[in-house]
Amino acid sequence: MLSQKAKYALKALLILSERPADVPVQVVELAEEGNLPRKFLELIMLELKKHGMVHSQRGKHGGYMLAALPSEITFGDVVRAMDGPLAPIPCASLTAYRKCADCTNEKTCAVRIMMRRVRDAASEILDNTYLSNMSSDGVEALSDQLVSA
Amino acid sequence: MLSQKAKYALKALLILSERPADVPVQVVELAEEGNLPRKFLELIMLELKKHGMVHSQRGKHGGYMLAALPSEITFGDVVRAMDGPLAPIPCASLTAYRKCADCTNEKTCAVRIMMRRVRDAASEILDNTYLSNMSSDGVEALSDQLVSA
DNA sequence: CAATTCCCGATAGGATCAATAGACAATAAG
DNA sequence: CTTATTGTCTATTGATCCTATCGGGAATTG
Repeated sequence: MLSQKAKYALKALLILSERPADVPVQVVELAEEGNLPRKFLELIMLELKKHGMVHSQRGKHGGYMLAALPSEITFGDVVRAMDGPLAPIPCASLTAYRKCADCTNEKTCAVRIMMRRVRDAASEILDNTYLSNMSSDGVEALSDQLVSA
Repeated sequence: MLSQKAKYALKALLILSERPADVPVQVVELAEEGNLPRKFLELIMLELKKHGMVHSQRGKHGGYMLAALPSEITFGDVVRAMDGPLAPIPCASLTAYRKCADCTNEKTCAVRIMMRRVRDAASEILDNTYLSNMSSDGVEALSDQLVSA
């Protein structure tokens, strides 16, 4: 499941992607344009900042700016930052592997093998799509995307 | 995330897949062989029965049996029965679509488009792999599987 | 009838999630 | 320098779900 947090984060970052890179956008503005709960979004932006994905400026005319180009930030980056590993089960995760308590022979565990495949498929999609691929300009070129994917 | 429930269900069903189809297997036996919590597994087997995936027999020498051939039950069936839709977000689900409260224009929502792709990829994997593909016999033929997948 | 085994309801602790409130800190503008 | 603005941070809340267990009831076999 994708959390609300991750969904809101993605929406906010996509909004930022369509703005000039050097003009800070306030949380209130992000919340209104994205139809997102303001206070909750504050937390989220803060967390994105801690992950180095956005910069912030305080005081009047302050706000948030992307810390990298929209063509450098993937959906996978954002989802992992907010929700943790893509793998449906820890024993199938690359970035946060953890053994199942109940597992006896991991090498042949069908569940793990299958969930690893699911993880790989999700990664293939999310780690190869950048914010720039999906901003309103980008979405127009979507039919091309779908063919190549 | 795959719940413990779904994981246990899959493990139990895989055990049943390797037994003669007409001999009931008791919950205790499934729990021991699979290293699963017995009481919890009782609930799970019951739920699997309600979903028509297993039959049960009461009384002495009772237990559970698969309601279909291992070559007829997919991982997707089991995961959906236990955890609900595969889609990471309801608005991207085929089987249990629900609109996001905050969404304004669904057609162009990047989050939805991406999550739909993830859903499709997971479905492609889980709905095309059967219990029989992953029972201990099946796992030997795995390298073939991987090539074709 | 007695033993066995599934069936079922209740429940409990814990974790996580979604969201808000309210005070504090930095910055810009006048 | 003062004031308004806006990000920063901590705490807290309610809700929901997850995992798991307990204990007894109902069916079936021998």
